Amino acid sequence: MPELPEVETTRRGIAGRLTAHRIDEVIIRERRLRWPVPAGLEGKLTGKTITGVTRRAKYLLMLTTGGSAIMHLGMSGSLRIVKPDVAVQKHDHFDIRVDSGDILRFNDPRRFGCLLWSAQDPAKHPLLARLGPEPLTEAFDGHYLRTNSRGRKISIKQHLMNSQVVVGIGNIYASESLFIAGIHPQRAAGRIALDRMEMLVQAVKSVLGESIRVGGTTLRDFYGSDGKPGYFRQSLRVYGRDGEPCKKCDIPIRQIVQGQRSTFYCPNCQH
DNA sequence: ATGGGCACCTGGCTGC
DNA sequence: TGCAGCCAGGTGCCCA
Repeated sequence: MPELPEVETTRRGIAGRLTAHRIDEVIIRERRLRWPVPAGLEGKLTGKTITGVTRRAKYLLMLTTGGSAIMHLGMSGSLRIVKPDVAVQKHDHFDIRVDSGDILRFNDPRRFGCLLWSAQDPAKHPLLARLGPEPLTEAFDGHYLRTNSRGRKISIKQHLMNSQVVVGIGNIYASESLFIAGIHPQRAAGRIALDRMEMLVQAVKSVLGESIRVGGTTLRDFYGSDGKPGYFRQSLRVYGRDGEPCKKCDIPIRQIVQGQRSTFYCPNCQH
């Protein structure tokens, strides 16, 4: 489920329940996540006090008085706060219980998520050290994007999804942003003028920002809260709309594959 | 350096 | 109904 807005929404949902609380117990039921949960992680976390929950790209960082846990939701992961009487379900891979009795519980059917440990500054961890700027900061602007796509022949869509260029733009919002900016997803990244790059940057910021504002557009079930992930398809302009009319020009939206991922775009509005 | 492809998994849906 | 086949919101890593 998680694109950046969903990860940020998760962070906001759990941070207040965890910060300033001591970790009383850590239970790992399944260590075989994307990378094995490090042996001894339980002992490193237990007894520490959580000083904050932050985010870098789609990684969630649980900072403690001695080291940090690095978590990622992968494609199908979710984190929620539960009380001890809530029954453990299939794919509930770990629990982190704090002194209020609240439990942070991770569920992830596909196990592409992770739980890692960083004794030092997590920003220096190999997974985080070489990440590009956050999309919602000033560091991500038209000049930046223009400069670092110079000479690049890779498609702008794949460039945008490269975490060394900019983090947090997943498959849905890559298509959505390019549609808003009127840029064809297969255009070479190095062949986009500065003013159009600026439009693209603004599109990324507005689509991500708006999505965070409403609590992660793509997450919530459309009909109600039965806990099942569904899409807020209504709010998506092109993603998942293959064959349906473009909202600007009525020409059918087209679906192609780039880097083994689906891309949706309007052949009339995007150049 | 760059770009392409694979890998890691389960589950839901489609079509025969 | 059963089942094979395909697809899915991520991303690190290996290879040419």
